[in-house]
Amino acid sequence: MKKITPQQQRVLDCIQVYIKKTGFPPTRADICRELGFKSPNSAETHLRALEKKDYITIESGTSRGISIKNKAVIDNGNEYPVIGLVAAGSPTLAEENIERTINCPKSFFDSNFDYFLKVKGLSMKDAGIMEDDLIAVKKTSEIKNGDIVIARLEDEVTVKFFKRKSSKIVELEPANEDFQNIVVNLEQDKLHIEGKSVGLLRKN
Amino acid sequence: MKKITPQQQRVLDCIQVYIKKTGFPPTRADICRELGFKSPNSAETHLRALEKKDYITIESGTSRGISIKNKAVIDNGNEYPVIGLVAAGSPTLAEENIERTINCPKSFFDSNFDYFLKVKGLSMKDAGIMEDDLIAVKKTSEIKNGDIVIARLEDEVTVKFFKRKSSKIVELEPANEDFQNIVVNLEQDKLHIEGKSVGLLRKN
DNA sequence: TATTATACTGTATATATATTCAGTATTTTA
DNA sequence: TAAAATACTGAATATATATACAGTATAATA
Repeated sequence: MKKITPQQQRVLDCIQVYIKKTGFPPTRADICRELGFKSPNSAETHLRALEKKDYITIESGTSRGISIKNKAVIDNGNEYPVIGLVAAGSPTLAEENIERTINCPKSFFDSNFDYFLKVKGLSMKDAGIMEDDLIAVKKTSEIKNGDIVIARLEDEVTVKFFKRKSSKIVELEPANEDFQNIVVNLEQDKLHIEGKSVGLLRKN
Repeated sequence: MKKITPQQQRVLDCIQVYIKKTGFPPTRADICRELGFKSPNSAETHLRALEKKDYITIESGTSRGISIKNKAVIDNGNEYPVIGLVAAGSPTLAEENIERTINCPKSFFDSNFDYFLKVKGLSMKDAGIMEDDLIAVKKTSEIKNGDIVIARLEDEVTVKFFKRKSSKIVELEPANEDFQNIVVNLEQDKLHIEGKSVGLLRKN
């Protein structure tokens, strides 16, 4: 994180306070009023400097299009991201994968968790996991036999029961007789366990 | 707090999501784009309705000058009771029936709800409702065919699909082939609908 | 039954706002 | 020591945006 000047800090603080107070970001003119500048270009150049140093983003051509970058937003509060289980692609916490967030107490499930995963398909239906259910996922590699895991095989992400058969063989077991067990040879196949289910949420 | 229409709720949600995503409120045109309106006045009138009902404030003459009133947002953090579904006995909110409470935002499920009901048995397993799951119950008598209802027949409380067959006959349909439909003749039997399921919560 | 609220389309416009250009001056960096 | 960054004023402008006005249609309410 690049250093910012005291004056740039004042502008950044001003933006933060303004949003806190009004609910929306300031215009260039608003910043001038708050900090006593006489030209909107004073605000403009400070904003561009803050953008260059990666403290804010400015949406071009958009009124009040300032937003403060806040890398800690997802981790700190009680906002948990909902991530779509796309057929190919990992459920990372990259912003583009976040459908929305859900506000929920940290201690909501018996164990801490990191995000909600939206389920596609019915491969776990006999375990009571239906399409569009939200699984509370805890990122962990401490997996016990019988745990419901979120596993990535190559680029495919699935939710299955975890069954270790031997030191080399793991089976990913669905809860639906229409689906087959997935046998994974750890020496050949690239298996990554994203985490395990610690709870479930359904809206209907 | 005055009631808002489903469409107004959509607009309110849209604003909330937009702010979450971008860091600043939407314009009228943004709302139109998100919700498929073709005239900015569609957004305008909805906004005015939401303002009148005190869900938002609109800063006059100010671009993106929408802010969501705290009441609508911070009015979460409620304690919801968890009630055991005992074979005989009604899931009333009497203190002796409350196992514990769960803290959860008001808008957690798509509809408001009143309490959690802890499920016994597997009569709804094909609907993804398993033993010890917690159903979010909304106390209401507005039941549509196919809704999952919490019904009391004499002193027995069950969770089933609701199917109205005629003006006199209602069927309570399980989601498990090991169980039988319950046919209720409204003229003979005392059927009371406690409410319907608006969501589900599982901890494992 | 009349009235109000809801739910839109469509057009028009004053103005709020971002943004560029032209300067001046000081400080920091290479 | 030259170049770049900082820190402003001041004016101009294209456009993003709120907002009013004129309609149409349906649902809810009194």
